[in-house]
Amino acid sequence: MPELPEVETVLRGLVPVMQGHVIANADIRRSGLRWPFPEHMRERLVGQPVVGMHRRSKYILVDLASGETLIVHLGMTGRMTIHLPKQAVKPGRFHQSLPNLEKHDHVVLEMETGARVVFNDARRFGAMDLVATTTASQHRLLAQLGPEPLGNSFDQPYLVAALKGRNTPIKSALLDQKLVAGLGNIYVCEALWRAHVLPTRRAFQLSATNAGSLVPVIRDVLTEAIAAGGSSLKDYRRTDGELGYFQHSFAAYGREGEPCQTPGCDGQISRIRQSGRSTFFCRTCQR
DNA sequence: CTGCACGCCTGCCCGC
DNA sequence: TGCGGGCAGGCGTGCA
Repeated sequence: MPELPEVETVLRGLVPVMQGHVIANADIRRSGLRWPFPEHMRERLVGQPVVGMHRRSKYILVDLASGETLIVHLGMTGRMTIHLPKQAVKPGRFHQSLPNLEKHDHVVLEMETGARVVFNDARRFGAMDLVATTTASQHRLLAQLGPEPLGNSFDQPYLVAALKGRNTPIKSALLDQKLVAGLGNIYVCEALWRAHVLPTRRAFQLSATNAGSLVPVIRDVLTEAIAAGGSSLKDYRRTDGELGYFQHSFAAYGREGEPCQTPGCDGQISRIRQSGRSTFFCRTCQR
């Protein structure tokens, strides 16, 4: 899926068109995605002012004036695209200015400004749910999430303690959303490469120094990716339909057989499979 | 409890 | 040109 930087980029695109505005209409074009949509989703959305928008891990949270929060997950291929009307639109006349829907456009939110937000998800691994705002953090998808990697509680003492006693490879540990929330396959590969840590190393074997070095490296790679508008591979798009461009900055992910870019390293990027997923790394400088 | 394979879906790319 | 296999940014379930 879009990982944390891509979700953050999508959120930042959605805020100007949704926050402080009323959802005037909702076109729910199928009964669900990975799971069925909540009961009466359309009725619970239409007419609601959006009073706040946030990101938690890879989830987008849309707080409504009703006291409910719309939880959105993009899965692997989910996109949220904004279509702005060519000219000011009178309430109730949205459809006249709307572009045609495309394949896999599953949910369309129409704001009273005339702006449309289209949720497209080819593989339908995405999800939407509605819960009371006060209990949103207890939602089954959110309750077990670990700290935000860009938050203050993700620091060296936390990571050292979290890795202690874990026999799983460090790569798998960092993909565990209970340990730290928001990393996916790409950014874990990049962070381990930057920290010169071997992805197959057992988590408990990392020295405190190594574990500590991972914290700023993870923060840096995520921050740089957000600044670049995320990474676009096959499916991900920003809300304006444009590509992110951090994929051009990958040093390891997708670079099998290419020379390692670590200064002074004469190795090349290898690819292995861990827990069914590709890992890209340098056998020479990652230890 | 931990670690891991599997399944959910569609689309794309590659080799034959 | 067509077809089958493998692959893909996630994550919950169920098993050992």
